[in-house]
Amino acid sequence: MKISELSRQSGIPLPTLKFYLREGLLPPGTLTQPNQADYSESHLRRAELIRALREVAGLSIAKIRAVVDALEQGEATYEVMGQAVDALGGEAVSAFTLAQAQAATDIDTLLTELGLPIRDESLARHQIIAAFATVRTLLFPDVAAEFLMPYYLAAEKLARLEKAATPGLFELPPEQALEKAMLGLALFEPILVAFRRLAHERIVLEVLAPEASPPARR
Amino acid sequence: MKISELSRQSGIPLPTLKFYLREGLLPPGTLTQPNQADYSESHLRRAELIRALREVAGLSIAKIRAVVDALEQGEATYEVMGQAVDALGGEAVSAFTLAQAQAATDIDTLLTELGLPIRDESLARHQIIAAFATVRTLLFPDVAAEFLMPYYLAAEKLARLEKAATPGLFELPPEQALEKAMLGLALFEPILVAFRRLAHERIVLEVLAPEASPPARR
DNA sequence: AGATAGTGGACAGTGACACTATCCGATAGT
DNA sequence: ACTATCGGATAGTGTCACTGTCCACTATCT
Repeated sequence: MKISELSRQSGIPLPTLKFYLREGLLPPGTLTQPNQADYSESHLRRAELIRALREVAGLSIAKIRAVVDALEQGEATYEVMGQAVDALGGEAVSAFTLAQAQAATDIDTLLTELGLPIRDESLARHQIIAAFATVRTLLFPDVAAEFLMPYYLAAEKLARLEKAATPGLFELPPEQALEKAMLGLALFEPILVAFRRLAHERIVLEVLAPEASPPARR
Repeated sequence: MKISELSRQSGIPLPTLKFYLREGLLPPGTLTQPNQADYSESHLRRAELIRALREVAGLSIAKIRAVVDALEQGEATYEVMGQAVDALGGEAVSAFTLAQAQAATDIDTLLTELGLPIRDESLARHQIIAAFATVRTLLFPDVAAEFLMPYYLAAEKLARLEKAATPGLFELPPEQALEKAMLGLALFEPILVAFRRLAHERIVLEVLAPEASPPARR
């Protein structure tokens, strides 16, 4: 398949495909002539993966590159997941404030109880620390560390529901299994986030009008 | 308090404060002289709110403006929440693909069962539709609509835990209550997202080494 | 065989975004 | 009096994710 065909099937503009090739998100096609290349089904799948990560999950090009690089090198599953989880994550915090140091202690205690490794470079950990510290300083100084464990467990429940919704994922050939695992990680996130917002809307509704049906919105 | 003092207390660079003033995120101070203005505690709180929404929650200036505008006009709580939930959300989808139309039906059924209004402009709804449709087309064509309700309920569980962690929020003066509700909505999100990623890491660990302790990561 | 559309590759240009920098004439503090 | 700081306005910066244009060459149709 030529690049125009790839563009047609994926719905991605041709100049954008060229851009993805330049950026190394999409592996180059196999050259049949000095200026003719051939693209396969796996290029199409990759292109769709890139598009989904970009448009639906909202990842930056740099993060997508980190994800596909992790996929590419065919490392052990757990390694790739770690890379990828980091790729999806936020920014690293350079210097810890006092509140952040306190939050870090609380988070690391939790991670230890869960049997998860504490990696200094884990972006997920940094993100939690930054956000939890801000919760304490700006929102509610008395939020106890005991809040974290049940909250984590509720999040794990969600992850297990996602896993149950995509059975047989680990029976696929490794390359595709990883691709799909990444997709799942990235695609369910916006659903979860939006559901949580709807839930808050619903809870506010309850507080305001405990037994009324929800009012129509302007 | 003058602007330099506001800058010092909030830790926000002075030119950035000026930028926020220009953009209307921060209300202007009260002029004591044609070129001297006075800023209050509420300006400080607002500045910190802006910073938290920007840095921790990762909102764009435009979305933050939507949030503070909703706060500003002192509307009814539910209205403001709706505005704000939308402000936090993703992008609207213009034309529905076939898969998206199918997803929309499934989502709207769910919303109806929950007693939530179906608003065409709800960004949360759009986001769910786009992501769920992509899950079906790219990840797993057979994901049933029955997945959605338990998944939503798990998300609502999280929202209730958050509410429990910040007791007495609705007893505050309305202005501050709304400010804090927004903060909570925005600040717990990165925590939840990061927890979910950790949970997936943990689940993969289980699958790969059912009874081993987690390996140290490079 | 010739016309025309498409190709890979290089490189410049674009528009949105979130700040920064600089300048101004007017005050504030010492 | 004099220096620092003020508010307000305007211009400039760096990043990001494309998008456009150009080129010499190839594929395909007639």
